[in-house]
Amino acid sequence: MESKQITEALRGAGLRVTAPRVTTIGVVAEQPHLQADAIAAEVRKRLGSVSTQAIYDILNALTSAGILRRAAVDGRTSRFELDSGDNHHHIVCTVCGRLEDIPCFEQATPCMHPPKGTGFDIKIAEVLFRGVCADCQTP
Amino acid sequence: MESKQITEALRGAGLRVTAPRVTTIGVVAEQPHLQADAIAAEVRKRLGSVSTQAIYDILNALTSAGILRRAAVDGRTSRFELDSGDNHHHIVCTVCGRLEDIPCFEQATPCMHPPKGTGFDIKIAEVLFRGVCADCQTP
DNA sequence: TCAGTTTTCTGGAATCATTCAAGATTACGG
DNA sequence: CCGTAATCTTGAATGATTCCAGAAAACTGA
Repeated sequence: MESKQITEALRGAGLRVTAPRVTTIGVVAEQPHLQADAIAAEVRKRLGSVSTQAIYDILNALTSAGILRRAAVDGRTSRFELDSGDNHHHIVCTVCGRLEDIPCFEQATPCMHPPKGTGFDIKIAEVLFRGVCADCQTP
Repeated sequence: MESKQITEALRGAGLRVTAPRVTTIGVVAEQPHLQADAIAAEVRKRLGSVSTQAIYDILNALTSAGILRRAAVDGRTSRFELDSGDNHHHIVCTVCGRLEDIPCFEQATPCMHPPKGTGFDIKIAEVLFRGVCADCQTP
């Protein structure tokens, strides 16, 4: 993701363009699925000191602006990735914690077509597979 | 869920039958999707004082025994329900937080069949729909 | 370009769910 | 009914995240 695109994305969302924000988006674009503290570490490596609070503010702002997408995998931390609108899903290794993307195949995602009549106006479906990755399967 | 069934479930899992455990299972059976603190409150209402730690121990023990199922909805708390093995999914209202069950339609648990070739040995699939419930849709 | 306004960032403390640790109790097989 | 291991209690700790108040910086319009 180029700097120009990042700037446009922020402006388009009505957000001010600041170094911490641009850098955060860049980090998430390069390394998806990082947690907040890892993102903070990487942003600081590039910018110098940035407060933890700023990172959380930024992640929350970008997430509600639709620029980032939050993935809750372990129930206590959030992982972030670009919200590219491709509606992909995730698969987590229950042994090592590795997280990978799974593209959203049309056919393989009947769960994206929830039953009618629930009264809910469904916005998104999050699908999370849990299993053991190749590396962790060998004894 | 009757007391007798609860006792059998505990024994079958190799767990000792204690009042806090039996009561916890009863509470979760009657009121699915409660969080730990709400379960603690309800258990205390019925038994008198029970430590918070006991509740967490119990919830963890019952979950890993396959008696309860943990549902992570908001990324920071867990909700609990009986693990009836029916592989149902959940739908959450993004406005009021209401959580409801959705049966795994399509019968054949389609979500359990992720794409091959990932190298992962898939164990389970969690599907979470997010949307706005009927009550929250009206202006 | 510059001042005003509003958003964003800093620094420090607080919160909340959950877990750790050590000792007291209790269930259950023998 | 006893002994032992599992379970519960009490109290403190952890870790991710948020609240707060003030300082700094980014956009707006002149």
